[in-house]
Amino acid sequence: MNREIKVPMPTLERLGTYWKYLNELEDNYVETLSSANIETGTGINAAQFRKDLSYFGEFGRPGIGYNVHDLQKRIAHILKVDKVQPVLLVGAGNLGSALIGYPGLKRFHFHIVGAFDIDDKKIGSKLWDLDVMDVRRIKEANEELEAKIAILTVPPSAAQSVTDRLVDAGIKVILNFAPCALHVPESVLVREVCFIQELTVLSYHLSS
Amino acid sequence: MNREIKVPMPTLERLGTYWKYLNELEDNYVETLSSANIETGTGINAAQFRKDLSYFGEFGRPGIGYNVHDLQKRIAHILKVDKVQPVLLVGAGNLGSALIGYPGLKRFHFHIVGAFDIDDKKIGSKLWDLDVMDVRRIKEANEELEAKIAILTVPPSAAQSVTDRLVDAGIKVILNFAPCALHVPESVLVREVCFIQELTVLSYHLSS
DNA sequence: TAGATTGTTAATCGATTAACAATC
DNA sequence: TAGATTGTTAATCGATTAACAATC
Repeated sequence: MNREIKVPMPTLERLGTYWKYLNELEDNYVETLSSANIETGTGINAAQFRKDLSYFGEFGRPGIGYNVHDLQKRIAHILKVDKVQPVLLVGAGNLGSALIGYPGLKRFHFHIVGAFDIDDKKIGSKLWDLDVMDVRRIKEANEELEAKIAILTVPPSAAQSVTDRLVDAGIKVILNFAPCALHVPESVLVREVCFIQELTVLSYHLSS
Repeated sequence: MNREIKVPMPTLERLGTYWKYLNELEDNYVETLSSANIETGTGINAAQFRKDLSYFGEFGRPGIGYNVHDLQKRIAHILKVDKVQPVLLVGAGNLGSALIGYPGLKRFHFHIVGAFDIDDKKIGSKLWDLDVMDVRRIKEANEELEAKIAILTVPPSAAQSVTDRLVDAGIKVILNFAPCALHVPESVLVREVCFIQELTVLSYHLSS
């Protein structure tokens, strides 16, 4: 393991793919796999897989391969998903509601522990098993919840002011579904999810 | 313009960013911009922007810059979003419902014109202004709707069989929200949206 | 004309893949 | 031992950025 060299972003993204695939194999009682199996199962080049792992140490045995369970656990540890990760969700609209109900999140250790909105009509209501709280109380609430991850599903007009609150409440990384750029301190990381952009790339590839 | 050379995927993704930004500028009555303005507004390097455009021809005037409206129109044309793009949505659950209600889609010319589900309880019901139809009738329905783009928001267990139907119905590109790989003919393009993967990348960056 | 900014070439940078000695 | 497969180095490939002649 070499903590000096920073890990390329594509490697981190593939790590998630490997991890999901390993979980699947574990569910099917597969015990061992080789980098060639990874290539067949995920489409990612075998050498790429070995190179990706090499940023973090040694994981396999020459001539044998990798133990599925051990590898899954070690990748989970690298990605910090070996324990439950508490997540705040801001914006209790349709998309926010859909995300809270999305079963994949819990399965992969992301637990939404607090839901927030600015709309008085929504504050106090239930969203699945969560009480929707007032955005103005994010900081207060997060003193107890101690989440470092937030998901943002508010309209763009509200996004920046909510972001400022999240940063103030100790949130370190944000998954942003609002179609707008967010200003955050250097220490905070934002990833954008943009449906429009995905659709335009697809649309480009239409032949006519 | 050189149609021989294939356009890099990162260029296509950035084209979407430029387009959204140009729409915003147009809304604010900005008439002209330079590649340096693009860098300030989107964070994308000015040389990168010019290089990206160069795959498709000449767009600006040396010493002057680009006309916002013209550039917006020409990029829209390249991305095939200069006219309304009809889109099918399969999976009338929470996420599907949220996407239909998402105002950004219509604003950027993606109109969801048909919603489908396999659940008898949902078929025939209204989702916003759309009637939920039977997945078994996708082909029939699309003879009229003539969509080439589909959004998939079904559980992973149903994803492949629905995909086969979509391909059969003439769909050419699919935005897949189901957490599983889809098998499609070479001529069909799929893009995956995976929340889990986004969250694991973020989670990795948490310091402790 | 002088200043600004393009489109494009060349240089740099980084990521992917192939090859292979080491090892089980 | 012979066969399989790793971890890592070196080669390849492709994308980003800098530089600049052309042009308004």
